[in-house]
Amino acid sequence: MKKPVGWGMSSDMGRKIVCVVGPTACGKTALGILLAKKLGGEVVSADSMQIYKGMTIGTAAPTEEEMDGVPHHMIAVADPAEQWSAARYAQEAIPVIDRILECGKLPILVGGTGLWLDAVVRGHGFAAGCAGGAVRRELEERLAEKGIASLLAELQAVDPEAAERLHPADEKRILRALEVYRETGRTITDHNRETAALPPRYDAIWIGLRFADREDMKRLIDERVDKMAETGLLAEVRRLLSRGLPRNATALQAIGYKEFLGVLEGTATEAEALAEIKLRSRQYAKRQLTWLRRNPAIHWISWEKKRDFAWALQVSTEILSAAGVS
RNA sequence: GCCCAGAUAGCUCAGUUGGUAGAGCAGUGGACUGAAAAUCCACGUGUCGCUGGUUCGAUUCCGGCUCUGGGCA
Repeated sequence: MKKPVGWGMSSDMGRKIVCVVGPTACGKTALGILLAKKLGGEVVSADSMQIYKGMTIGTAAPTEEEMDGVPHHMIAVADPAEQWSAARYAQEAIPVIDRILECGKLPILVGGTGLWLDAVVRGHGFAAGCAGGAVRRELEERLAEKGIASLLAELQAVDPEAAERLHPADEKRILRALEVYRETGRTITDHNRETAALPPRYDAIWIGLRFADREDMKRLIDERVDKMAETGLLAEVRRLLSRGLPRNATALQAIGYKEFLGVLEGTATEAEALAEIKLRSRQYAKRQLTWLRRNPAIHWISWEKKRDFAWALQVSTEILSAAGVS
């Protein structure tokens, strides 16, 4: 039997961190802050959209008031016109976490972007190559002209294992696999195998928040989306655009933003956009759960009907103290 | 009240020249290693509105009824 590797139990037992994870609207932000206050920690966000400046409302990023004096990192640090990748995030977040540890404080990683979380906690590195690079551009052009079959055929020749593993419709990953080969001269299969064998970077204690009943999660998502609209999401989108943010920016792929962009452009009514945002949020939450479910190290806390943070704080404190964090 | 058109999967609809039916969306599950709030994959039995009739056989044809649009009064 294969022992699960890569999500905890680092050989370096001095580098303990806490990860608060879960699908959207399950209370990660609030619990993270409560834990930080109780344990003398600092919050490091692992959220692929809260990273951008000027996107507080639609990403439900904590306000100054909600932070309640707890230091937060990796929120609103990126220009929304830029594209931050998981690799870029890990590169910046790891030194931040290390500094918190050096100060003798507890890093609390809070976020819903599974790949970003894993990029930091597990020891993995990413192979070279990036959006906007020459190789990427060339491959994208070829994809547009000749179609995916052409790229897949080339991948088949250099990295048959990846060609076999990837679904023929998965353009994004086929392209990336080829890019890695072109950029590094090594296959992504080799790279992944090698990097997956590395030990975890931190000794992480995972706490997951979720609703026992999906209907309750849906209700909360709906409420939260309505609240976003009431507190000025439309104005937030307008503000981003007025600062010259291109419509195809990665930041505008965020749920809530892309839909309200349509409202501003007159292709949808606000009511239609809100319904769409609720739907997309629900589907996103489901994908987050799928990602998280395969991590056996997560200690799940399940809400019955509604969120009770005093209780969750109590439960998670017990989990952490059993793991040697107090 | 009369005329016309509908009534089929949770929703929008297609279809069966009579042999009990299938798409999209939703939903569920899964994948994921430099876009990840992105991207990709798998999964489709439902009194074919109700009720009579014709028929070996009706969701399909015919009659009646109910409901929903639209039109005429």
